[in-house]
Amino acid sequence: MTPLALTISDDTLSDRQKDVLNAALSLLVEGGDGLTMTGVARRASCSKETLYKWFGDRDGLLTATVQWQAAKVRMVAVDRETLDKRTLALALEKFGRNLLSVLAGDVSVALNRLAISHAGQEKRNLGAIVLENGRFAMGKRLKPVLEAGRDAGLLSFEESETAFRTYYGLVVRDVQLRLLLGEHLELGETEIAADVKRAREQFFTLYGA
Amino acid sequence: MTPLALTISDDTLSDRQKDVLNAALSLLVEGGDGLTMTGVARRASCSKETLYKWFGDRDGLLTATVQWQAAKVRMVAVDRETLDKRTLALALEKFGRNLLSVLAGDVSVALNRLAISHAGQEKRNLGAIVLENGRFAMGKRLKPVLEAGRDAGLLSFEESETAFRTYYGLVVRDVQLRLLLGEHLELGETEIAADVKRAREQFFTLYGA
DNA sequence: AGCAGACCGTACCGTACGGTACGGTTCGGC
DNA sequence: GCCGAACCGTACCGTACGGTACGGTCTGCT
Repeated sequence: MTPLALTISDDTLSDRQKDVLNAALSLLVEGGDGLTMTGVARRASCSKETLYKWFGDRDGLLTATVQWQAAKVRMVAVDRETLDKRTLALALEKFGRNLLSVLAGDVSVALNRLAISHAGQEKRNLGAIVLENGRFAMGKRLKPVLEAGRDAGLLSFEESETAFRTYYGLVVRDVQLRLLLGEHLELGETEIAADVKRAREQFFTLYGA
Repeated sequence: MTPLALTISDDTLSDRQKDVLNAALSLLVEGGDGLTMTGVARRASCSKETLYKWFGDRDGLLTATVQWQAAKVRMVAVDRETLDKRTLALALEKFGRNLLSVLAGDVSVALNRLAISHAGQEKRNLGAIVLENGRFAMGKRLKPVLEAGRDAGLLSFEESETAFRTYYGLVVRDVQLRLLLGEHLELGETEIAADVKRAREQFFTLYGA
């Protein structure tokens, strides 16, 4: 078994390997330290030798873990049929609530912390992976909805990228940074729903046709 | 010399100590690793023993460095005399440009990366310091301006906190996260000015009276 | 039964780094 | 000139952790 392919998808991995990556993920969430090769081996009840055979080195394991988690988050498509203002608003709010609840989750915070730490050590790959599967994936997911809204005469903007970034800013604001910096921010269902509703209304004020 | 007081202000430190902290800061900016006690001692041409006498331990040095940098960023007051729509717009844009250029600077990125890394290791203090002197200081700085704008009948909002967070979101959007994750984002004077102008216009659309 | 490969567990190595100890030098006070 | 405090430079210690080696076990194949 060579040290694993360049990209990791669900079926690139054996069940045992998924166990290992889930172990690494759980250790990561429990606190940035603790994620040592010995720790992962113990948690997954496997030998360090196997770890190195499968993942090459520590960075390989980390990369695989991040990709593995990214692969878990599958997008929910939004059908652009029968788009009126109300369904567009619902789609935007659903997207926003999902975005905020993911961002506020333990796993997202831990993963972003790890990737950010590595970005400060000329190991740019983890950050790129997180960006690609986080922020950029979100853009690819929402922009078709925005463009559908424009085609239906409900929204007005030049570039969907700019419109998306505005919506992103209105929804996320300073929340992610504060969470990453360790602030214990209470974000229940109701707060999230209220914040997203406000953001959506503001977005309509700015970009409504 | 006891291991330094709890809070660090400009005159708590001797010039030699400031040299040491600047050395630590430069090492930090040059790459998250490299910031070792030996490295700081060598860069500052001092002995490790002195480092430990002054700052207690590595965390003490890091904390002092972060506080020292925070103390450097002094706020520019905005006079709320003769406030009309144009001067308010100018004040908001000046604030926004400053915010974005600081956030995009090497020092801010490095400091936030450090604090975020530590937040993932139950060392919450660095994150708290960065939050206090970054995000929260910005709020304390801008909210009086917003309230002055409301008093002058130019703006309309319930809570200045919410209004501030909206402006923050409109200005920063995903920029800080992308920088922290290692994306090489070109942010020149002109892009910043244009982004902030757009954000300010959007803010007036949302909160203009 | 015998063999090969995958894997577990553990012991081990090398190194990097936090922290300490100590001799040597500079400098201010007397 | 003498003393002590502060400090530099370097050597040193302990430990944690990445990475390797190796013996033992299980499984599947012939």
